[in-house]
Amino acid sequence: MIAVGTDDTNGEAPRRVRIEDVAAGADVSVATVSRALRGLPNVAASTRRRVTDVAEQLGYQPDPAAARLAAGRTNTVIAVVPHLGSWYFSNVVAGIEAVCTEAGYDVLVIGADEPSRVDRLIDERAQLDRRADGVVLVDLPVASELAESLVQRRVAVATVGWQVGDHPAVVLDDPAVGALAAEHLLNFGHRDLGVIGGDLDPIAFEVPERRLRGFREQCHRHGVEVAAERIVGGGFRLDGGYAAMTVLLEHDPPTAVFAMSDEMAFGALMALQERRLKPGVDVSVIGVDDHEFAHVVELTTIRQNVIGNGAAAARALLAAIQDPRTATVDAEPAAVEPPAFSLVARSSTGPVNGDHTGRTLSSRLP
Amino acid sequence: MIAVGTDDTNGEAPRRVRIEDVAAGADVSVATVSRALRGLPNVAASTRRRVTDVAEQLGYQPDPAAARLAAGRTNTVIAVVPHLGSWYFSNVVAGIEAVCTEAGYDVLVIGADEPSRVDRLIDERAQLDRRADGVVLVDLPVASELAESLVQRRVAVATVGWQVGDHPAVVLDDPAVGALAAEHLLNFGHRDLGVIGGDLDPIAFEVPERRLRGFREQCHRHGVEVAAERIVGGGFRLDGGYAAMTVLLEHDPPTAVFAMSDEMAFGALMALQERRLKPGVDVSVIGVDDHEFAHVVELTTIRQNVIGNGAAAARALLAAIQDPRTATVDAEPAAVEPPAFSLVARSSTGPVNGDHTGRTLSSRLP
DNA sequence: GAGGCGACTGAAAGCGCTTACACTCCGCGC
DNA sequence: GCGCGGAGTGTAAGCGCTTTCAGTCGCCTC
Repeated sequence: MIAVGTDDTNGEAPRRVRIEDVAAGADVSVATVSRALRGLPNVAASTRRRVTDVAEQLGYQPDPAAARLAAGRTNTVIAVVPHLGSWYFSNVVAGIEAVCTEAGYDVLVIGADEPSRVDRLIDERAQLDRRADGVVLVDLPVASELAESLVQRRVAVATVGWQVGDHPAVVLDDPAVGALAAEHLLNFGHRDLGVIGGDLDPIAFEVPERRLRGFREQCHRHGVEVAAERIVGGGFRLDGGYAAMTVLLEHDPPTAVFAMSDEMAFGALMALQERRLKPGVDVSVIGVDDHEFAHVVELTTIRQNVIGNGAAAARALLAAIQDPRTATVDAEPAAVEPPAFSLVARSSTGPVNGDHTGRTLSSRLP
Repeated sequence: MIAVGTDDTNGEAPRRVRIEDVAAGADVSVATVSRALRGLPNVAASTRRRVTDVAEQLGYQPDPAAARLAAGRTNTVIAVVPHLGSWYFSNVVAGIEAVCTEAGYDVLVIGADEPSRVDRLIDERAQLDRRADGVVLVDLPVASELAESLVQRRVAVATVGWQVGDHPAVVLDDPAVGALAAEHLLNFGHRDLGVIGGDLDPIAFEVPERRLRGFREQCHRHGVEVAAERIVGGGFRLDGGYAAMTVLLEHDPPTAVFAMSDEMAFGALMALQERRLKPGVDVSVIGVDDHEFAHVVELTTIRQNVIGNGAAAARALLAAIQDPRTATVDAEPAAVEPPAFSLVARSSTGPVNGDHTGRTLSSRLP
């Protein structure tokens, strides 16, 4: 019925194969091809087989743009991260990408280095719903109304690092992380504690508060209080950690410091090094993440599976996309199992008063 | 003439504004709106103004899927990197993303952790031309025929780290980098040199060979030869660097080592640390990149602007997309100015025989 | 003052899919 | 034996743009 365009274009490009060609080849209508190829019901098994065979043989791939326009779904997920180049975020993205690509979704990345990028992306009528079926927001301080507005526009939302509304969220049990760090330092006998945490930075999210809370509560349980002036912002970056530690050392230095991320901890180690202070002896430092280089500098840290976090968020997002319930108002709290974490003790922490129990300085060398 | 759908949908979603609505509002045809909004010629200034005003007021944004389908261009760029989570690649991606997003292009990322991913992406008739207008291949060993086939399908290609065919490429002058590293070590009097380089890894690209060549030639010029057994693969990863240095130290250790990336250098420092060897005293180590943490561990390195490399590649790619010449066969070598690099001397390198010229060990502590 | 040329605009034909709806069978219950 | 429902399929109407082509003017040239 439908003539196959044989060779009206003798030109350069090898004539793209369309659904029509498959339909002609399998001697069915394009509707049937579409249904057969997408696994929809109401297609006879024999027909489906014939169609898939022809499609395979012709190397047919549906045009994504056409499918998007017709179906209104994009098969695309957007990952929004504060800063693409940082270790933590790039690993989260890696996790998201692995899962989504595997599931046949395209992954669009957006670096929100300037906060305006996020606003432009979400707040405006930027037709995000036309670009993606879902968004993963990583450690971004987005008001929950914004997320709500996204969902209303049928864009599923998942977050990493903090919970917004009822949307699937992968969040570490931050108070427990803080408590674990405190416990570790307290066990070593430390009582003069410092904390290097958040802010210092446009990206003000809740993680640092939660970790700080857990840390302080644990200290309190041991009768130890953390002085307010020993809680310094580090912006979750290397230089911020350096600056924070410098401040801490300036006046009445603590004997142990909890840095809320390994990157800040590395900065803190730099500040120690500059003053010829020995990590784990003069000042103990504990981080969070188990960054690849924590091992290099012998940093004690609280490990989490960052790639796994991204992957979990992506899986939850895809589930939400597929499950229409989530797009409606009566979505139930989409619980995602909180990721595991564990203490990795290395030599950057040690007993108070630096009693050199066999440890030598060089064992902490890079 | 065209009735504006007032409220046939009393439903939930706030009725998306289409080009038709703008046309009606500005009292012109949709064709004119399309032309006016995209800055095409042959639109009266007054008309254009009216159209843009109405569009602005209505908050109109063209539907990307529809535009793609109709125009055949996607306004999308794909960044393909071997491994999303690594420092180098994530920074290249950050550079690409910044430029492309700024230019209104979407950025799709693909991690080619498994080589099959690349093949699937490029080799197959995966309709890459339907997904993107251009691709940036970062340090991927793609045969130049593949790139050619992409271009024939009207997908522009740019590369980072190696040149393929005539396509725009951002490549460091690797032989010069190698020579610079050699020069630095030779100046310190080192004659027993080791190299930690590529392979060890599925990703076999040309960079290590080029750096090695420059390194050896420079040595040769000084009458120094690098023994073959002192050239060890490190796969451009931390653990590879560690393993490589371990091998080097096992038997007749060199006094100085050129690691072709900072990440490998960090691994090398770990291996030294394990043996209580002091970087810059017992063994000198020089890296490449000026990784953020090079400063932390006082690693001497050859700095390059990684983000800038990604950005430059993206700019070249966008230029190629816009310039039709590039899509044809007679494209002239698309030269991109090779990125700058410079030596950053820190304490991980020092005079041979470890003559402690004032340097103290602790100055090299993390 | 007629012809011509550009500048501007609009009508309409797609782009390549998805999907509502209509239709044809065929087996079944009564 | 007849009506009925459901499985399987086809027809055709879009999805919301872009772009060709065919005008319509106003102004210049000869």
